[in-house]
Amino acid sequence: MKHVTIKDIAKELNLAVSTISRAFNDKYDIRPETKQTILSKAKEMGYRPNPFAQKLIRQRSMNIGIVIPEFIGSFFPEVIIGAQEVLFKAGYQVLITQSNECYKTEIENVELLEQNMVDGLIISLSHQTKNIDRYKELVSRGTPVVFFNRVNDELNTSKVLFDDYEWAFFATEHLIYQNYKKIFHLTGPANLSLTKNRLRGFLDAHKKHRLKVPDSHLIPSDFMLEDGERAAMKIIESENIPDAIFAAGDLTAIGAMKIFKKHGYKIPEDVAFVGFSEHTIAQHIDPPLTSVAQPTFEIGRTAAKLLIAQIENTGVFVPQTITLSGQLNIRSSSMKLT
Amino acid sequence: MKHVTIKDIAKELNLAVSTISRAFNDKYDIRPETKQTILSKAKEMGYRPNPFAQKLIRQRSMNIGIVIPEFIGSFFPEVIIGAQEVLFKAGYQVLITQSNECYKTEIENVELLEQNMVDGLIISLSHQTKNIDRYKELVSRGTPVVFFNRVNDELNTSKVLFDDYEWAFFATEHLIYQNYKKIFHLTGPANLSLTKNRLRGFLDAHKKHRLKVPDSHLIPSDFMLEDGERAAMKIIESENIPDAIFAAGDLTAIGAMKIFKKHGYKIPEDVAFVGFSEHTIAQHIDPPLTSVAQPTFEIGRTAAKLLIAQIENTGVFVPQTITLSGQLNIRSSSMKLT
DNA sequence: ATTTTTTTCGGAAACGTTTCCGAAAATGAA
DNA sequence: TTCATTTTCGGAAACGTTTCCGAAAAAAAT
Repeated sequence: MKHVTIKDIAKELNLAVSTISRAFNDKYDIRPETKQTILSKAKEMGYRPNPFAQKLIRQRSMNIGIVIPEFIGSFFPEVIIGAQEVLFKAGYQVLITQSNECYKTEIENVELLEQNMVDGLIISLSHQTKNIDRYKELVSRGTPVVFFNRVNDELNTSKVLFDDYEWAFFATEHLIYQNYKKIFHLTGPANLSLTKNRLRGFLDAHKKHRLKVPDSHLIPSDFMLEDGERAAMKIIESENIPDAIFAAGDLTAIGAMKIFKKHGYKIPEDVAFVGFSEHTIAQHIDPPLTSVAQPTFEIGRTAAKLLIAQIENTGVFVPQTITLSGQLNIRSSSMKLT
Repeated sequence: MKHVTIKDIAKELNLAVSTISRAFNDKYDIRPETKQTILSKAKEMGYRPNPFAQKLIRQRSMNIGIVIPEFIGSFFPEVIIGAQEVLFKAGYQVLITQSNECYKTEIENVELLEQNMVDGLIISLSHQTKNIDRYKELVSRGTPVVFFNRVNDELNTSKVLFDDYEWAFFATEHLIYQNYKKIFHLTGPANLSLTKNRLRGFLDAHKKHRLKVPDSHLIPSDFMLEDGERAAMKIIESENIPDAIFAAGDLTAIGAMKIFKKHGYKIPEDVAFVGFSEHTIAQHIDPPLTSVAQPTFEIGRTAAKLLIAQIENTGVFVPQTITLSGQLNIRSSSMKLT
């Protein structure tokens, strides 16, 4: 399929290709009348610049890569929507990759994006990612990178975080104020900073209220629905039943709720639940799940802004960490009926 | 950031750039020893070809665009995963765009992808899309396109469909066999073929069983949860209460269920529900929703194969429509308790 | 009228890669 | 040994666009 080139326009108008180029690129050294003639003819001929020729000569791809761990729920898609909003406005194209919660795929995605000579990357780690050597190398090479949410503290880059600690603290307090006496925490994957922060918030809320947390109240889990199911089974089999559960993720909570219900427990009468990260389905399950909501779109927008700032920085770049806040959406799953 | 080019390798090895290029491209006219030397040196120097120079000279982008209506649920992400599997294997890059269920955004996405000189497009229409002139123009220009699921019959392209008719028929029969007497249908958006097919399946199942469907049993709706909520409110306010509801989408069903429950109706005792398109949350709500499951990953794979076939076709291309089948996942929401 | 300055254009080179074709060297056949 | 064939390499041109710089014409200043 033959595309119209600026050579075709030049020939049609008996002008040099450099004149055509000047018309398109708002140069000072072209007569307004000539420019208008060129723009009209180009439109008439259906001209569209060849992006590859432009990227080649400009030495800049204007591509941004996004690497997310999965995109089946709404969290990551919403972050992407926020990021794209900012990036499109700044003239970037966005190459989206997802890692199926798999480290190997994640590294392949990064490699693919580098092959596309992306100007920068926005990344959230899969829960499998423990080895960050590849990222260290990337950063030391000067590639602009912003991590969000699932980050690793050893990477000296800009980061967009959510105040996991604070909101885990508030969520736990909410349960304590509801007079729940035996609150369990289903944790996230141990390698992520956010798991530690959510756990710390949980523990510190107890400490503030002079409550003790026995080790048996901390159940290692993960973010998927099946992980919540498994944790719930473990609890039920232990016969050490809590009156409330704070889960590190909404899907974890939903999975656990399902199992408790299946075993005859009533929610929240027998076991109350609070989740984290406000999955779209939280309000639609029965009973609706209390959940900490993260500002997904804002996370995306912020990450994009930090990345652009890094790409366009001409001096010494200083990584920045921005921590966003959220809200606790209190619903039936955690309301003590007195 | 300075990238290594083949000129750098040529200089290092005292060879011509055409020799370096021949080494990388498996040409017959290079001595194996020379080739090995070049490949080793390239690796040692961290050489990576410039994709834009390649795309420019090859006159081929190896980019495929995907346009989906939204990506907050799991349906479209799963289709994408299936498509990417096939496309990556064939050496293509995939540019994903989503339209926020908005026609204007959809057209902007198509435009953006054309600017990127995509070799072809995989598209599912937003529910707002009524005017298909832009697509007709695209097709008449010879751009390879495959539509899936949400299609318009006037577009003479390859399509990947799901047998909406058949499965709407079976889903409705399932309700009839459960001895539901007053079955309502919450329809999808009128402009889509699939809405008509699902409706036809619904009607024909009644016809087979010599049951009449009064017009009042057909409630216009759409695919979003809020649409289901609205339809449910309308039904409740009409005081013409069905004993079963077949909804054109899972989210529609879930939204409607929520409202009926809120108004004191029991599911499925008072009103049973069947959804369509197997959203990930279907099995996790209470009660779990009976739903027609589509083979999402397979839809993506099939669409990708059809597109590649069209792109690589050297003769007269004949559009193909492939219709995939599914299954009915029967769960508690539709089981009559006798 | 002459000189200086400004405007506007064209041509050449660049970007990194691929391909084509000719040339030289090596190998095989007469 | 000479002639024919094969192998392997290098140089030039191409892809479509952008930028730089010089030249010519027009406008302004002297």
